[in-house]
Amino acid sequence: MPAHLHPMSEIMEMLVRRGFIWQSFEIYGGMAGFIDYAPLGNGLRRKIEDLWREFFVINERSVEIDTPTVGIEDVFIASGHAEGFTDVAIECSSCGRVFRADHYVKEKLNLEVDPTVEAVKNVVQEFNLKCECGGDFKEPEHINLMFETKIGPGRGKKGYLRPETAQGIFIAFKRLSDYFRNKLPFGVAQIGRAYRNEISPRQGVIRLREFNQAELEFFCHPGEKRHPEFDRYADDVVTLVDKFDKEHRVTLREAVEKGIIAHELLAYFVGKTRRFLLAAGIRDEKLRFRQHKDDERAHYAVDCWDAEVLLSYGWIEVVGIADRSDYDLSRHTQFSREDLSVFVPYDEPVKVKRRRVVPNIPKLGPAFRDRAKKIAEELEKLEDAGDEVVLTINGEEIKVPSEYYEIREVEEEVHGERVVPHVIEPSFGLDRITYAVLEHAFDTDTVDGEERRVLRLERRLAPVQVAVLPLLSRDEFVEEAETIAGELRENGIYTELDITGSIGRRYRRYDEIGTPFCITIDHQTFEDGTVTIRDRDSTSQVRVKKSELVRIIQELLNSGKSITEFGEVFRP
RNA sequence: GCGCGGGUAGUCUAGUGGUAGGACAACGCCCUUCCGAGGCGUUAGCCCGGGUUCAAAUCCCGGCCCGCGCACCA
Repeated sequence: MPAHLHPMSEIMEMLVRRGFIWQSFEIYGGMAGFIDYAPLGNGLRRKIEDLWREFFVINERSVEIDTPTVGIEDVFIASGHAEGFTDVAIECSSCGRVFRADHYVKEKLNLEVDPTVEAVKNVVQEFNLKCECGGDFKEPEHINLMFETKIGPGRGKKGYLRPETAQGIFIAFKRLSDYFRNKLPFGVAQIGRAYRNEISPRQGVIRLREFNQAELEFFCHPGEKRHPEFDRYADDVVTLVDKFDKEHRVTLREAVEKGIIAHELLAYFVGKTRRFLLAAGIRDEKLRFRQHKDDERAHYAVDCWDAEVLLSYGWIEVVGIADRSDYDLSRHTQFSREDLSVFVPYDEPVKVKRRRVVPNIPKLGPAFRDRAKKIAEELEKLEDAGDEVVLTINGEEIKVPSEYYEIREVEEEVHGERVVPHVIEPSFGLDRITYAVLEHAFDTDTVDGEERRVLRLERRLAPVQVAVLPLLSRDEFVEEAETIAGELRENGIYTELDITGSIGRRYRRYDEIGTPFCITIDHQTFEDGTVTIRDRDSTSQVRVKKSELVRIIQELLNSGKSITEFGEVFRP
C-alpha cells in the first residue's frame, strides 16, 4: 500500500523530504528497524536530549555518565536479560506461530519442562505435541533478542550489545556511591544507544532495533521512597490509567494518598516526566500515564507507570517509570560477589544490650589444638549458650563445655545499617519522543487564502532557529544578509541563509521545518539600518534595529515573548 | 516469524508485454518581488536477483523494504 494512504503519511513524507529522518542502508535496499537521523532530525533530537539533561541531571540530584554499548556476558546473566534468551521457542511449520516452549508445554500438558532445546525436543516428540492449528512444530530454537558479538580475536569472549543503558550504571554502583560520598538518595543518568534484535520492527521510528535511551537510575533508601521536592509537582493534575484500566484525573498528591501510585517518589517522577514532555511540546490532552498490569511488568520491576502519548498509531509508550526495587544491585552483588550496599547511619547511635559468647582462647588452644581457632570463631557467632555447646566442625561433632567460654552482657553502639538501595527508573525512548514532538507540532493553516504547513516546535527545540532572507537576490542584499547571518552564528544561533526563490516560497520552507523566526533584509534596511523579524506562528513582522537583532533573537528564543514586544509591527 | 496489500526521479503519480510521461520540489539564468508569482533551461526514476519471452516497469519465482492484522516487545 502506498504510504500516502496511511493517516500519518503526510508528516512522514515531509520528515523524509526535508531531512529529519531517512531509512538506513537505503541504497542497499534498507534494513527494518534502523533509521538515520538526517540533519534536522539530529538537531531536534540533540536539543530534546539537552532539555532532558536540564530536567533530569542539572535540576535533579543526579550526575551523568557514559558506559560501553557492548557488555560482557556476565553482566546480562546477572541482570536476568540472558535468562530471557535461553528461553526456548517452538514455531509451527504450518501457521508460523511462535510460542515460548516452556509456557506452551505447561499450558497444554500441565508439565514442567527444562528450558533447554533437548528437553523440549523430547517432550514434543514424546507427547506428539501439535500447534493449536493442528500443524507440526519445527525443531525448537533459542529465542535471542540481544545482539550477540565476540570481543577480541579468534573465539573471543562472548558479548552482547546492551538492551538498556541502565546496566552500565548498576555495574559502576560502588564507584558512583563513593562519588556521592555514600549519601542517599542520588541519581545517575545515561543517554545513549541500546539494541534489541526485534522480531518485527514496525511503525516507522516506533520500534527500532537500535534506539536512543535517556535513563535515570535514582537510588534511594528502601524505606524512604520520597523526594524533598515532591511539592513542585504535587498539585499537578494528571491522567492516570491504573492496572484495572480505571481512569483517574487527579493531582499527584491525591494519587499517592489514595494509593493509586505506590509511593511519593514514583509520583514525583511521573510529575517531572509530564513537565518535561510538556516543555518538549507534547500536548497535555494527548498524554496519560498507564500502570503496567501484573503480567506485563519486566522481570525486574515491582511497579511501573508508562507515559503514553496519543499519536496516529494510537497510544504509544514513550517513557517507562519503574520501581526496580533492589533487584539489580542484589543480583550484581550475588554474581560479582561485590558488596553493593550502602551504610546508612542512624540519626543517633542506638545502644543495644546483648549477650555475647566469649571464647577462652588460652584454654581452647591446648585442649582442641588445630580445631581451636575454628571453634572460637563458631562460638563468637552464637547469641547465647548453656552449660555445653555442641558444634559441628568439618562434619565432626564437638562438645565444648562451659569452662572454655563465658557469657557476657555487653552494650554496643550501633551507628547505622547497611542497606541495598532501591532504584526508581524513569527510562525515556528518545526516538519515540522526538517523533511524538514532531507529530504534535505538525499543523496546517491558511495564509492569504493558501494552505501552508507549519511545524509549531517549541522555539528552543527548532533545529534551524533563524533564517536570514534577502528580499532580492541583488548583491547588496545578499552581502547584507551574509553579514547578519554571520553575526547570529557567532552568537551560537543556528542560522540558515537562503537567497533562492521568491520570498513567499522561502517563508514556506522555514515554516515547514519549524524555524521560529525569519529575518528579512528589504529596501528600508539600507535607509535606516532596520530589518524585519517574522514570527512563524502568526506570520506577522516587526522592524528592529540591526544592532539589537542578536539580543532580541536570543531573548525571543529563550522565552515565549511575542515579537511585538520588540518593535513596530511592519506591514509591507 | 505467518498472512494480506504495496514498491516508477527528492516527493507524489501515469503507464496490463513493444522508445518511461507528468506535477511539485531542487539547481542555474532572467525578472526584483513581503507570503508556494512568471519566463527560459538543467538535474533526476522502474527496489534487488533469477526465470518466461524476439521483447518485462508490466507475467512467474525468491529476496529486501514499506503498510496493516496475528505473534513478539525482557
